Amino acid sequence: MTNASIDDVAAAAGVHRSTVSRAFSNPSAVRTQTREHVLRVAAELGYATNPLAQALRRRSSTLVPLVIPDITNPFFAELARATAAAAEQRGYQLVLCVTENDGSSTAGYVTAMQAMYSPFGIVAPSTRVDLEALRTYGSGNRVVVLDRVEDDPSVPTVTVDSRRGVELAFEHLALLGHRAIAYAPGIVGTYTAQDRHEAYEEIAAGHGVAPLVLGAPDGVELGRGIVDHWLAEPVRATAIIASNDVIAFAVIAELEARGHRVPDEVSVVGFDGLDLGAHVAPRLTSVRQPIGDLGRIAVDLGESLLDGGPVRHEVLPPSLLIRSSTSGPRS
Amino acid sequence: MTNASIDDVAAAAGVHRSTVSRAFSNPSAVRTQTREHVLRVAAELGYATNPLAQALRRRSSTLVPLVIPDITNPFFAELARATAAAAEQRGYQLVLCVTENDGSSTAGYVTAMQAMYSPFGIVAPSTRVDLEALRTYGSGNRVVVLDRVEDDPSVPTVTVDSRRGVELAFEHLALLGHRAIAYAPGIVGTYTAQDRHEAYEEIAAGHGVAPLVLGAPDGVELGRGIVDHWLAEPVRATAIIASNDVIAFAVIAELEARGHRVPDEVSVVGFDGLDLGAHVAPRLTSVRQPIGDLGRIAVDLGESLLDGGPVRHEVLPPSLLIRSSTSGPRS
DNA sequence: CTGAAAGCGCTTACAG
DNA sequence: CTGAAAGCGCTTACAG
Repeated sequence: MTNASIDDVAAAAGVHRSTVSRAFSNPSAVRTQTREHVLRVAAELGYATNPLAQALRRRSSTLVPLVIPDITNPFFAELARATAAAAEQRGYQLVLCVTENDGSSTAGYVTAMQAMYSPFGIVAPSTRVDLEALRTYGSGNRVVVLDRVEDDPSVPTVTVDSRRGVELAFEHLALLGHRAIAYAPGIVGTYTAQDRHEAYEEIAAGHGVAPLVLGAPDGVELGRGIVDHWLAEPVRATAIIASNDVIAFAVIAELEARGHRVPDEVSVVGFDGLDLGAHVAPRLTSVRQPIGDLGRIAVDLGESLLDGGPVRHEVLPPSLLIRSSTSGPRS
Repeated sequence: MTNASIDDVAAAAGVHRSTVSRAFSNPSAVRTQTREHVLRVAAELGYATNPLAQALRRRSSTLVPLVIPDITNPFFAELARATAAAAEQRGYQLVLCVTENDGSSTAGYVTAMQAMYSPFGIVAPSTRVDLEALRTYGSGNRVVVLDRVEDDPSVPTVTVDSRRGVELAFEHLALLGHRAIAYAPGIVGTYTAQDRHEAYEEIAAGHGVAPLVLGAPDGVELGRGIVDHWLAEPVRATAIIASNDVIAFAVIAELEARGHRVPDEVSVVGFDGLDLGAHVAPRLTSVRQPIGDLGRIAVDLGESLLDGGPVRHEVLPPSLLIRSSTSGPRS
């Protein structure tokens, strides 16, 4: 129960509170001997500076909000972990804000950010609605976005090259001998989702294969909808590229449940490269996003925003994780 | 960019700041007409009360920390989501603190909690080390624990009845005709982990089956270690109860990778009842923990700590989610 | 019902 | 190098 305040320490050490303050926040401004004495007394009293009071007075804190749509999606969970680690290392504390796919609350978080005197915030938008909110409420604020933001080049962004990712998946499948390669989109609305989808269409066309997009009707569980669609097509795809790992899991579960073996009958490749994908059956071949880098660079961009450096738009290269959910087509 | 402070609003409204303060924090203490006027002016200025300053002055905030060991485990992710929702509904903001399985940092969070003037905190311990830290640093603090705490009845707890959960799994398997039912422990160290393990041993004995615990050696990936162990046993179990869903996934992945079909050759039941379990192949039979209730009750317990009510120890009943990873043994 | 004053725990020019 | 003073944005007894 440490209740000691700066004045308690000052009294106990026989100095003025400003000296105590300096001993902690600006050590070089106080004589070594004094500083050590103050620090010792502070330790005895179990004193720790109060970040709230500090933030209030300085009008700036080290609390950086990370806004994500759904902590339950392992991709965002891994992203949160990586970003928290990167932030911590730089002396920031990440505070996780989960919007539950409700774009509107992003605005609330941007407001909260001001109240916390955050130096900057990081948002991984669930939909473009979020981005709208950001522009409206966030102008003048320091925000970095984990996605592309086409209309406003003034906000720094980190993204993974979606096109390249889809290409990696497609070429892997083509090399295996697949010709009928379909795409399973998931939740739409972000630039990222759109990029992957468009990339698929272009790349398929480039390879001379007719694009087949396995959309699921609204309201039906994604895995089931996608597999229904797959079955209904006159020419059945021998491989499916899922727009993310969670969808790939759902598709595989549904496929297997209906007696279609993966990869024997259909190959499936995911997108994200989650650790979890190595621990499901079959182990998921997937386009790996460098999640650690994503988090680290997001923090970097935030810091360079503080320094008034140039606004950067980083695009990271994905790689392919070949595991067991893909094989050559059954001839 | 809302920078208006309480004094700005007071000036613009032609009243004293204390009146503005009351209009927001204690509306009934101010004349209706005055209040409405103040609120209108405040809205025009984009004023919002600053929670930092408020917390500092009141010496109490609505920030409640949830300490969890690993956000990357979907169980904790779902728990975080449920708890955040419950907290929000009660007017608290959950701040997620992830210890990364590093028990020592729990102490740091308890300190942080004081700095935030948190009314109470919720901790889901990764190991008993956490609980130690809690007792040492947290005495006098208001903490509720999402696990059992044997040695200190003064801290309120919510738990799921592990014994009953294992029993549900065991009986389901026994009913299916299994006699050789093994148990796959995962990370150990919490009371929960120990409870499940002990329950298994007792229940197996009670059913007249020799307990078989499939431990994995240190340093080897859990799924692989468990399956190695399973294969090495002279009498091979026809069913495995995993200590949690993530371990069940890993075991199934490893089993299938080595050509052992689930549930044809071995049945596997998980523990947690994650949504994700419904979207993997085969869909996972699992003991369902009422995660929503867990979160809601944790917040309840926190609040009743504030009211000085009696310390409660809630134990919630699990249920069984029968899906496709279990079937009768191959005869 | 409203105002004036003190103070939460800290930082930071300004003197000395 | 250290102290005294003002102030971050708010709340809450205390008067009136």
